[in-house]
Amino acid sequence: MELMAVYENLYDRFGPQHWWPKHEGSARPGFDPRFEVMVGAILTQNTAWTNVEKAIANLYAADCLDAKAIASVDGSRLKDMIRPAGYFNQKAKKLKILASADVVEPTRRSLLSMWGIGRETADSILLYAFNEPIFVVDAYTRRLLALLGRHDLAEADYDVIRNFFELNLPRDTNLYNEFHALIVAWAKAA
DNA sequence: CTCCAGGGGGCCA
DNA sequence: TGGCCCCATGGA
Repeated sequence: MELMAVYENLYDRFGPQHWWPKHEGSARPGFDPRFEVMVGAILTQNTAWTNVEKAIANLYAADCLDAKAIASVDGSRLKDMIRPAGYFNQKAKKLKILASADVVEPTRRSLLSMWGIGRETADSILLYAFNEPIFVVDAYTRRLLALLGRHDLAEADYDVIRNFFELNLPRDTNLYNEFHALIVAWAKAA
């Protein structure tokens, strides 16, 4: 199995996916797009992206797409704004922690040390907000590996799979960005 | 009606 | 480490 060939196959079938950071309309005027990406990465946990968009629109309408605003906003107001994204009690807590953390140059370790950020969310932040060549693994990635006959890898630990992709692909942020998004597109189409 | 979406934490053996 | 449960909304 050649991963680059798999990528090209998916790209031919589904085309560019326009995920972060170049999603049209993603970066709101006057707000740091990196913070918006971090917020989105938390809000999308086990949640359809369409619901996340509603929550982010609420935050934007209330001028709450920056760390200081989220850190100071009333907790119940924050919950109301992010309600469409589900899990609002947990996610409000996570956003409060993120907003208080003063994330400037995060490392994987520093992100993982924060309550509410696991490996997939940490890697999504590093890749899509800070343009680091980290391959994001999710349940769809495992499905793809299984379909490719790599059942061993499909059931392996998260970081084993991540290392497999990073060791068998060029170290290219844009490639990782697009590949992960294409895997999601493939899974949704299937 | 059921199922699940761009997961993570807590608990327990 | 691995299995299980909880969290919550909205679209299919």
